[in-house]
Amino acid sequence: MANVTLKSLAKHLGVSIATVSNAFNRPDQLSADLRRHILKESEKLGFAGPNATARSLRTGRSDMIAILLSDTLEYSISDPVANQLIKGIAEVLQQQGKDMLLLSGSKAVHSTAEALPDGFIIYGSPKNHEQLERVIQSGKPMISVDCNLAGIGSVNIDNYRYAYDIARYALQQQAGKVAVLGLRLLDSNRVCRMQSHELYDQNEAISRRRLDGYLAAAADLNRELSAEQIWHIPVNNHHYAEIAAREALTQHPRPTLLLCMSDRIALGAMSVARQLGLKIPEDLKLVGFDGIEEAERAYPALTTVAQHSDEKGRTAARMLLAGEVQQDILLECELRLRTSC
Amino acid sequence: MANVTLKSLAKHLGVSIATVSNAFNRPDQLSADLRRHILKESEKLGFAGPNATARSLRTGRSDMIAILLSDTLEYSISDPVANQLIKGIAEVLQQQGKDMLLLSGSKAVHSTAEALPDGFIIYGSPKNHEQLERVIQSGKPMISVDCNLAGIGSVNIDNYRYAYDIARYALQQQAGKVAVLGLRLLDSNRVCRMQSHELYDQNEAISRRRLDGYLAAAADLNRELSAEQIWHIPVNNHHYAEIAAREALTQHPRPTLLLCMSDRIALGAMSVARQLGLKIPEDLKLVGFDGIEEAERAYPALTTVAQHSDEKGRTAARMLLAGEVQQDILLECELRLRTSC
DNA sequence: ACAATAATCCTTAACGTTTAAGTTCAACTG
DNA sequence: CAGTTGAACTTAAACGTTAAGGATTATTGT
Repeated sequence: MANVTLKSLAKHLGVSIATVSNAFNRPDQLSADLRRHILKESEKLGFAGPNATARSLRTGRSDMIAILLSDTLEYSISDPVANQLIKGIAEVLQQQGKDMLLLSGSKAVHSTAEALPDGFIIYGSPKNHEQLERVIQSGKPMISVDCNLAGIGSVNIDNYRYAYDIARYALQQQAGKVAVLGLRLLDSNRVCRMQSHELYDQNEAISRRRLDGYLAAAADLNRELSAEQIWHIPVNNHHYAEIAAREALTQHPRPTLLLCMSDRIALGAMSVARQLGLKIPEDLKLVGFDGIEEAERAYPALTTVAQHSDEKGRTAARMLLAGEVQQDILLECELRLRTSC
Repeated sequence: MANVTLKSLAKHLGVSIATVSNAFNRPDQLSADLRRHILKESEKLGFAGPNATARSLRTGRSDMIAILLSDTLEYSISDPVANQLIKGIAEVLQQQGKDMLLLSGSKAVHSTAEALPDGFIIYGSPKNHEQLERVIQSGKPMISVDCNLAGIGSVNIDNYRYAYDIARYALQQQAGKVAVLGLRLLDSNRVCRMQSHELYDQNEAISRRRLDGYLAAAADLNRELSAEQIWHIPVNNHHYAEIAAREALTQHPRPTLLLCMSDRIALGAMSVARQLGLKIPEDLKLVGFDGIEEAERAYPALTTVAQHSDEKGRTAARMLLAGEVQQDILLECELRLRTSC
């Protein structure tokens, strides 16, 4: 059975193409009787409605919103923070009858997926700069989340402030040696420690802000926090977190406080601590960042900063759909004081 | 700056539209010199390549594959099993230069997202039957995962067999009362117990197969497993799991073995057990199903069936792209015997 | 020198819609 | 009854591509 189109339908029904089109899109343009007839007949022929691609070409709309993810799709989808964000976005889009398209960095150049969406939400700091450039060039409405791009509205949290707050709290709870398990502070894709001169590099990445918060808190409380006690972890997963934690926790003297830049890292560190026979919080205290679900259920429960990623997603999606694409929004976070510190 | 198209470019360069098109798609159709010139000039004008929608209309391809999810997007993305599946699919698609589209059940009728994809992977048992019907009607290639649809190739695991195996193992480890924490066994959206007559309803849902495996193992070992010890949990998350676990574990006498139909349920139950002061595995043994990452890291580590969801995804994606859409594949699973039982 | 071949670029007809601008004709107005 | 209105359809021009086949030159073999 050949593909049925508006044209074939029109011929079959003895009316014009426009009328069939109107039967689907503008009920006021034809008599109710004819419309009923057309719809019934097209259903009978298994016509699922006007071809969406052609419509999109003609109208310039697709009712799709894309999320441009800075990491690979596999990673983003399993990272709890990105996951929550996507979830928040999905809620709003679904409610508004929009479809969602997930785009990850490494994409073909002239892809449909990149061209089609009516708008973009940019998450993190996309590494594929050409793609980002292309998307920005498109002139379509967009909102960035967890990054700052000139001229593009954004949704963010104050990473410096909350890192400062939780570090200060933690440092007041626990004397002794402090180590930082940091996320993507350097370019290396292996776990390593920072060099002291790197402490003075300033850049705008989220991790760097958090680190600055830690450093400021330590300075304010006259606690030592040197570069060699700051670990760089290349990927936010348990594997790398455990490598770094093992290095940090097998030093002499052993750190008694671990400032972790993500909850996943903190949970990985907890697992290592357990293997080393350390009691939390007696022998070792630690704090995380993000406020993922697992942190609450962990044993002992993890003290952390709850950043409401789903709310970030909802906010971004709402702004995009409402066309408020110039604002810069800063969402509130909350300290979650639990047993780990 | 007006939208730049092949046409405007052609006029600007003094060549035909076809030649510009060929510069992008068929290098052999024009001299290398001219091609270089065209590409350079189009870059200068900020032309991101031929409009993907138009191309898609013309060629009938979009290089996109859609995953039709049976649950809402928010849920699917945070459920570890669905998440792993998506991850596996994403890997293969990315490698093959395809884009991925996530479709969840409740969608507008004539959406671009539904019409555009070159193929579909259907996950679970979609509730939106009209949509499923529409997709099947489209005649595009498709593969189903974790469900069986007449005439459509599929990727599955043998739920009955592995449920039997793990239940048998568990029952041999532990004497005493047994309870089942089951997932979506009934239609109710509240936690409840099964009625004995419902034990004889046969249907093809995954959960039902697993339950049948449990029942068969119990019968083979002459252990009692009555309907009133089988809980129905409506959603695979900790919240509902904890409600059911609390009910089950506050009975007199208390069950000493919990057969859980998912790892999430098992982990929720572990959390309740801890709150009740029960020691695992001394006072209570439990097993899960799925083999999610958390299960391995849990304390104590969870005995479970590892179904390799990512491999399921990869397999389905590969079959789809290779056009092998008639086969029914059954993937192997593995028992992971750990400390929880 | 002449046809045959190859290289390079162009013409043209789709692909399946939407929508502004007609056309037709019956019904209403004063 | 001429004139106006409005409902119900139709016409035709886009939207931005791709791909088959044609046209124009330059290159080659004999």
